[in-house]
Amino acid sequence: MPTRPAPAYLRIASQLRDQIEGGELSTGSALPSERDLAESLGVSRMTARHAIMVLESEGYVYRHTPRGTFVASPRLPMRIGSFSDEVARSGAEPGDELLWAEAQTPTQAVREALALRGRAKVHAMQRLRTADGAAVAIETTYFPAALTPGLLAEPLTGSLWSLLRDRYGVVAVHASASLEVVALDEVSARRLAARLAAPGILVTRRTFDRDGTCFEFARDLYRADRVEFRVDAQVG
Amino acid sequence: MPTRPAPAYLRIASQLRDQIEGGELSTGSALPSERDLAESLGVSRMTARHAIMVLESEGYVYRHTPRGTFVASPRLPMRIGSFSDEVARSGAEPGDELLWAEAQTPTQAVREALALRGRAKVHAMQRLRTADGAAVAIETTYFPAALTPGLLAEPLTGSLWSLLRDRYGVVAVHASASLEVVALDEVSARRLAARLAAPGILVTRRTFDRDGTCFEFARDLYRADRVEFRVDAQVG
DNA sequence: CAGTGGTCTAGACCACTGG
DNA sequence: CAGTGGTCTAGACCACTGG
Repeated sequence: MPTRPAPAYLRIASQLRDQIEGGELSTGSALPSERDLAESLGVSRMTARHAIMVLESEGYVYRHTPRGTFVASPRLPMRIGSFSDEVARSGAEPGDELLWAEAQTPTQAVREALALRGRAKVHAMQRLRTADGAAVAIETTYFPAALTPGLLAEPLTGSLWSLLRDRYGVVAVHASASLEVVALDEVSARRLAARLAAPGILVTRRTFDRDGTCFEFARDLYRADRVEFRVDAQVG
Repeated sequence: MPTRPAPAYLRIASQLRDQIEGGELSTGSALPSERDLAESLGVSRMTARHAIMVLESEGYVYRHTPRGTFVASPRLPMRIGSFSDEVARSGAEPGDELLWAEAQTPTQAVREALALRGRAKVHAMQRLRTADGAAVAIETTYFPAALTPGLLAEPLTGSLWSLLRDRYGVVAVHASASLEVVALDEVSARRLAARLAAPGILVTRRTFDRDGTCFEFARDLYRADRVEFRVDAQVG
């Protein structure tokens, strides 16, 4: 039973993948442009482009429009926990950039997650999280305002769990999370320097204090090609 | 600051997404063909196709080549645990199809995961896991042969954990897993009835007995558009 | 201003499915 | 055998970046 030959775009993707894994194309180096690749292989630009899009979806390369396409770094192993700690554990330098921070009237989803009652407010903030300067995730976090007076006046950089522990005596001991793969929308893709509709991992999570109180609700949107998640679970 | 209009393929994707979320296009119903969509909207087929590929990567629709494109079901909420139990918890019917089962000399990765010594063999098997008849995951599982004599002669259907408990007294109490997003290769994509290079979630996991012995190593490859994962973690 | 990727056109041929 | 999605061509114009 003769198998049909693989389509051209997959053969080209395999060639490039081998060159990346073999070290001929090293981290950060530029791939040939779509036009050059097409010409040198005798295919149309759309076919060369298709091959590169496969590698992009696999996380091997990333676009830096309109400068070119470059070989990506290997993935960061992450656990559900402190972003700063997890990145540092991999030997990379964690970083963050505050996008916004404000007091809000919570939406229904946030109210329920934090078990808020009456007219309780929340302190909300969004940060871009980086590793060695590269965008990894957009983190949107909500804390009960009653539990965190004056939080918005603090420097919201680094580990928020450390800040909450030192400032308010709130200690994170347990987290509950949901992970799903989504396509990045226009705004998120731009912030993460990713391609529109590239795969992202949306982590929706709640963090609990020693006494079982949920003190944090967060939605973290990761570039799927930059991380892998490690989890432990009691089963049976 | 006037913003540029969104590209045509994104506007078309949004239109279709709204129709799906609004119920005008219900689960299982067919989308217009790429050619029909292109003609009715006055764009080229490649542009209509691009829009549908966005929805496919978001999990809203799936292809059933060459029959057409159809509206997908909502995602299954999964935890690290028994596939059968998790699917049943959602009210769907779990199913499986045995792809192969055999005794093997373990690879280095399997040997290390199961902490095997000397010339210890493993019982290996691969199953397609389904929910209401739809392919959800390909599960490749390894058990120490010494722990599971005669396993390959058993009917390898349903929950393997139940089988191991009843037959060998091995009880799953803890699991450790890694989740990463990958692109589906040709074989996996075909088995999962997914598009080549569509996003998959590779779950690499180890399961432990009451006494802390690792008795199972598995690689589960999920269609990313069919599931979401829920996890709990001790942190700090 | 040269070169990049992003988008788009208007075609073509293919394998495969179901009626 | 009609119709589908899968692949591919050979072009085009665009916004944007860096030198």
